[in-house]
Amino acid sequence: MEVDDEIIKPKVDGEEKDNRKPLVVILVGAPGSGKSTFCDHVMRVSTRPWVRVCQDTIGNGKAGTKAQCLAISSTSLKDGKSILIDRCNLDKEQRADFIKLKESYQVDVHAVVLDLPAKLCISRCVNRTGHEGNLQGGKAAAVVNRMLQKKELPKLSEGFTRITFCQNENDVQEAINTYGALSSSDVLPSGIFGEKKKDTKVQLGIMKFLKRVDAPTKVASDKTIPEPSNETTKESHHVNECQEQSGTNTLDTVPTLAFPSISTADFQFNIEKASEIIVETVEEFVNKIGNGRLVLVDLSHGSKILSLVKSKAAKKNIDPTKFFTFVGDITKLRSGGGLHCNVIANAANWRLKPGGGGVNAAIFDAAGQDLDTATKKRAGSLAPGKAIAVPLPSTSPLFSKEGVTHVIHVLGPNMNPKRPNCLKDDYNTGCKVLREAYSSLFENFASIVRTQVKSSDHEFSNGDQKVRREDGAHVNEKNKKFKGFIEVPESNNPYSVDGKQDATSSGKTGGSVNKDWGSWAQALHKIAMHPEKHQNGVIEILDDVVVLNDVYPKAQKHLLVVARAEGLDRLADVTQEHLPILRTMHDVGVKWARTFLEENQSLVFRLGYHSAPSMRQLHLHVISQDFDSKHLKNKKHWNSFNSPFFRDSVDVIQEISEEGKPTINDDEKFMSMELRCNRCKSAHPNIPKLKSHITICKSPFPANLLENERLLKKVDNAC
DNA sequence: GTTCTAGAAC
DNA sequence: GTTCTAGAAC
Repeated sequence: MEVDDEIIKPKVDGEEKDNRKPLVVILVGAPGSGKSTFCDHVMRVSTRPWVRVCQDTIGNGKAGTKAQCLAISSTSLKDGKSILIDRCNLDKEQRADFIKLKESYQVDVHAVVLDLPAKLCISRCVNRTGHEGNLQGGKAAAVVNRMLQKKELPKLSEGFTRITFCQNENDVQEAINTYGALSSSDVLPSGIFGEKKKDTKVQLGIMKFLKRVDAPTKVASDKTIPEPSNETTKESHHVNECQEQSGTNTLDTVPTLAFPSISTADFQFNIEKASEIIVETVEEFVNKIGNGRLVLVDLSHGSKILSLVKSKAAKKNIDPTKFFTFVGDITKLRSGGGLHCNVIANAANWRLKPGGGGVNAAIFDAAGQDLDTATKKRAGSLAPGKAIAVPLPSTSPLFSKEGVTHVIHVLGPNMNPKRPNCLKDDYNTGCKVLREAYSSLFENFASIVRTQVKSSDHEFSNGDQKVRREDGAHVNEKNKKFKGFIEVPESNNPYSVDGKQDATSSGKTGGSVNKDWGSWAQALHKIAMHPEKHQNGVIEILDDVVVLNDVYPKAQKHLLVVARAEGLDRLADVTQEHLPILRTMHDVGVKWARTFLEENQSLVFRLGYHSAPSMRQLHLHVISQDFDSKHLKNKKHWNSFNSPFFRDSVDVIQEISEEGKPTINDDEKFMSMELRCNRCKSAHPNIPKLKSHITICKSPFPANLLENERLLKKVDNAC
């Protein structure tokens, strides 16, 4: 909450009573968010007469109906008492009837949103005993999750005069202080309070899960575009907003086009005219790009084009969450500015050639040879006013480092006599061509959004942004990181084939790059090389693979199918030449899964690889989806099998055959993702709670797992 | 990969 | 007080 939360003391001119107007405060929050506590605290300290209207207790101490709540509310307001509506009120419809009290009794209606992390709410519900709502124990998580999925944050347009958002316990305490200090005649300022904090310590996954609408959206829905209050922070409002939306990570599903101002640099197009055209074209397209966003990017903080565009966009009331300006290097938006833009526009030259300086040189430079090659495949030249979208190959650093999937080349009109096709001062043609260029650019982007939407719900079910093709960059990072690992002398490993590993791992000289395994990580490698010497756990020895029971199974059935090829340490080492061995591993895994299914038809199996295994030697996990095991002890155990870190064998094989290498999701963030049930996707505060939930959860598996034979179940009519 | 354990969280 | 997590050591 901000400093402007001050209570306005109305003037008291002898007739103080006239100013006494009751107030309706609608609390909004999941079970466990602290609504009842909020009421208790406010009522304990307040001098204003309050009535708490609690649906959980309204029926003689037992749960009642919404109608009863409304009846008590009316009587209390008639008596001149203010009311606290203590029920979840999570969606607009639930709140509507209480907001109507505004007209009937001429009162102000406020909302206090207890928007605390799901994890915290669940944890409180699970722990409390004897709560009035009787929502305790194991069911709590499921209920809270279900309710939060329906959550719709309140807006002023619903009829509220004031909305206070609380995202953490400090916010809640401040809101308690504010309302607790409210005497009968005090009035609070209207508007929205409690902007989302930049450093709110909420897990990213939870943020995503809460589907939080950003504070500026709320404001924008009722007011005009918020203007930055001081000159030095001109861009910061937008910068922060973007960082939060993208979370400086790849878990960002909002398709975003970053584009430079076309023609205003080297082509010397008039900036005033250009800004007009940008804003008009944006206005035309902003509603045609689905949930996509458009971002005008410029390198310099003092950019005139950005400030002109910004003020014109504000005047036109263009939604600031759909279109905004950003200061930064267009080739480093994610890594340097925390803004993930899956598509960037290039102010290209007519030959679509790299070099030449400016944005064009920077983009071609950052994207590497791949962009040049991909561009040439599409077109040899570009006419002024036209744009062409080029999908960026996964091998491009711009793809792996910045998450850019497409570059759209645009050619604007040229007003510079030193450059080709100069229009001299013909701004009639110039404006037409520039408008055409932006239209073509946005049209191309809209088309990318449409196709990406169609194919995107195949991923991890909570809607995480596809985290594809980070392999190159990450593997390199990893190698750097692990360089400090203690090298294990071959003499310590009685089963190794001396001297061969270094040469075979990647064919490079210089040793240490490949020696990134600790001594404890060699067990599988030893077994793969000499399975006959390790009979413990080994259940099948074939020419290409060894099958063994995992020593620390994380489920009722948990096998490892280990490749026997020397130098094939992990998924990152896999190339097209390994397709046969991967298929063998898969087939052997499936065979064993079917064997177990014969014994126990209730099992469900999943086959896959860890993106970054702890044990050396490529191994396929064949694991039953009950995760019923005393060895499953921590978050990493869970997330290594239940996040994008786990790569399904079928997908790995498909990716290698189609693209030559598999996607590797080895980012640490997958290990710290919140704990979610692998069936119903409900969130749980800790491992014990998750484990007790999964023993009872009977929900079907998420749709993405049911596709493409990612799960193996008992087939009734097997021929 | 696991075990151990300090200390955070409850 | 107990439970749980997370980092270091192996």
